[in-house]
Amino acid sequence: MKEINTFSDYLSDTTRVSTTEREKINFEVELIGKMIEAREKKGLSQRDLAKLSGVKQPAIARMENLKATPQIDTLLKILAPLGYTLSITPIKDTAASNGQ
Amino acid sequence: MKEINTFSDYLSDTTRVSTTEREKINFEVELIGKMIEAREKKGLSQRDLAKLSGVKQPAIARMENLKATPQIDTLLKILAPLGYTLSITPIKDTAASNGQ
DNA sequence: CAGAATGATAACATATTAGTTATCATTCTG
DNA sequence: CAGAATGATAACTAATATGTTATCATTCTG
Repeated sequence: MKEINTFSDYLSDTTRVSTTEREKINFEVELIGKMIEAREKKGLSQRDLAKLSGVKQPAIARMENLKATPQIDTLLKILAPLGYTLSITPIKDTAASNGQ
Repeated sequence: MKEINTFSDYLSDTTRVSTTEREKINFEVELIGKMIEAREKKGLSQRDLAKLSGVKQPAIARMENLKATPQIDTLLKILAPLGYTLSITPIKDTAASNGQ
């Protein structure tokens, strides 16, 4: 049985994870990636973003390190000063996902 | 001073609400609208969707009535069987929003 | 009408996020 | 080097979402 320590391990462990779960993970990875990228592109520190968004620095750090799954209002508060928001979109029906 | 009882009142009260806050509200209204519409279009009851998503019926009801702001994982669990997911998108820079 | 299905909600327990405060190691910067 | 800035994290509290179970009024449906 493989040990799961890193987030990379977690992603690799496809046996246990449902497509819904994997979709959630993909979304979070994509989201956090964009979030960090946008923050750094703007030259903002976590503390800067904390002031702009009203979300505290430790909470931002937790999110960036995938230690917490945010609530959507918290997410939107952080995304807004970075120039992003969320949208609801249809799931792309790829060959891989039409099974379950 | 206007009383604020309904969600409609809340939306009308533009004086007190920041653009970030309003964006959050708009998103939630749009989201919940799509969620309800998609559920009904599929002929699913809240209990059906509960079984499909793994989120309990009372939690779905709370969300549909805007009594709770969901966490993103809960949201994705519910959206998935409805054929939707979330995307991160740039904020449209409208004339109304470029002030603050 | 009788019973099933449905949405809403109450009440409480549990889980998780976010706030708060502080600190630490490391990296910038003068 | 000395100090500031930064990201990470610990420890705890407060706030909130979700689970759980049950019930109720209302609407379907036979």
